[in-house]
Amino acid sequence: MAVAPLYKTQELKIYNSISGNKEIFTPITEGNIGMYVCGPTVYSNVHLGNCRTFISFDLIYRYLKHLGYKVRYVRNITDAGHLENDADEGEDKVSKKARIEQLEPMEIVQRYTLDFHNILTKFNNLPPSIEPTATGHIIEQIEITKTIIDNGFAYEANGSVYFDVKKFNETNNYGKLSGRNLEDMIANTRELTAQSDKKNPQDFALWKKAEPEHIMRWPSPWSDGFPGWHLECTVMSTKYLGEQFDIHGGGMDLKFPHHECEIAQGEAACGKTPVNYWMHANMLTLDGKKMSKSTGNILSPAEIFNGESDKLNKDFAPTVARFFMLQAHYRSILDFSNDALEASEKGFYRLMDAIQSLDTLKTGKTTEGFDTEKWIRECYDAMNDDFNSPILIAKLFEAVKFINTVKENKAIVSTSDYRLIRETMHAFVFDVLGLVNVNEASSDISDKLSGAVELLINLRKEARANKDFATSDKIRDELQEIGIQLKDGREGTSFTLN
RNA sequence: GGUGUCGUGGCCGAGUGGCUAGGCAGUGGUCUGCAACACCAUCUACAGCGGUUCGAAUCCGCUCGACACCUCCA
Repeated sequence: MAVAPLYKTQELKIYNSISGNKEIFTPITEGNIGMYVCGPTVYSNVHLGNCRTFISFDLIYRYLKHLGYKVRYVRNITDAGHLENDADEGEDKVSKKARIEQLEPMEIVQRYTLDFHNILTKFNNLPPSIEPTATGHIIEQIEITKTIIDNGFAYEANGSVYFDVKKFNETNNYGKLSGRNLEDMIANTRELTAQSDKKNPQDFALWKKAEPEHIMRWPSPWSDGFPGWHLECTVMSTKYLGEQFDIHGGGMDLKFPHHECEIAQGEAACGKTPVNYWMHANMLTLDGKKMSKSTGNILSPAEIFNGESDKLNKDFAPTVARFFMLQAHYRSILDFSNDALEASEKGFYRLMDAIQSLDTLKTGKTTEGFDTEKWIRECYDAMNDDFNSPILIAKLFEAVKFINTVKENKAIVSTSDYRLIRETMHAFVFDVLGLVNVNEASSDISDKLSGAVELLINLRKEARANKDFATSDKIRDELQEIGIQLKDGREGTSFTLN
């Protein structure tokens, strides 16, 4: 926060999915931001693709906070209402899993919510300000359904309530986010499956009557049933952020129909459009295809961390996987592969080594070979341009190069520039990108390990002084084997953990 | 079929009408007892074909290819 205002040379621009342009960001209330991101449906373990979306929005959340905004970040847990498909015979996902595993639905919800939190914590995601659940907001969902009916945009049929898309489209624009037009959609839809209660196939459920075997059910004026999937996000976002709020995010695949329906519901209920800036994070692919639960084209975070997958040659630290993802822009498709991850890992350690070098860097009277102010400005310019983390990282590597050059006594940095560089590097690497220095496990064990390695370094130094290179190489090579890399420099030998 | 996105060097991945992206890998050097690390130098590009322009990888058109959404998925 100390650095930001000085170098906030240009305004923050955000790509708004609804306009298709980068727009200068202006919050509704100066200094404050309300941000809602669609969370997971907790019926199975999170996969890496899920994680990418949440890491993308974690970056955004972190940067907005870094700029000094007070951000209220709401991300829901979908624990009811998410159907297998939109047809009338669709089964609730949580409910289905509960039936298959013979557990209470809430046991399923609890298990996978814990897994979700656990994995995101490993990726060093900050928790949202509020994490509401669909089942915790049934009453609000019933209330908003009543309002939408009263406003004439929904109808009851056989105990279920549907949103009347055609009616809505007479006064509003259904399709403005996804760039569709209702007439085309109607023209391109196949015949309704036999006994549907909907007036039009595009209509979506606000409330569904529960079949007798359906275990997740709540009373309502229309039937014992459960809320429609799209409704929970409308309810929870507007409840905690207001009828209009700044940013709504989610995965690209939620754009239609989910977010389109949210706009319709918000406008139908409140008479105004709910969101100013729509942001969509792109997909993570595996072998060029979208990672997806339904097709089984999946790599789990656990597999990354333990390396137990035929897609991987080795295991990777969560922060390395995070760094890999941040090297691509959040709106670009990113293809996952072992080779790409290995390349990122090496770069990541180079970055971390330079940050460690920074702690012991010697400073001089002037700075030569580096324009500190320009560099800082460019870092902010990168992030202000729709959160361009790949460019930011490229800039950080420019500083890495300079730091290493100074370390080799081939360049000079002034004390004041040194402080600025160090502060900026730490701010961006740890606060904004949310990376973790795995070299720097600050525990007792680490202190003891340092002591032991220092001892070996001294023994090796003696051996080298005596030209006993067999011993010195043995020490170096065997430490290397267990992941401790010795580095001979001008000022003596140091080590890093790999 | 409809809608949209994309195709960048060995790999990953930014950018964009004229100026080095960056990382990884390769090659040549400096450093080193030898290495590793680091630094310096250096090599492979913008799918194809047309058009606009003084100039396009960047704009326009066509072709080919890939992907996404239109059914649940972040």
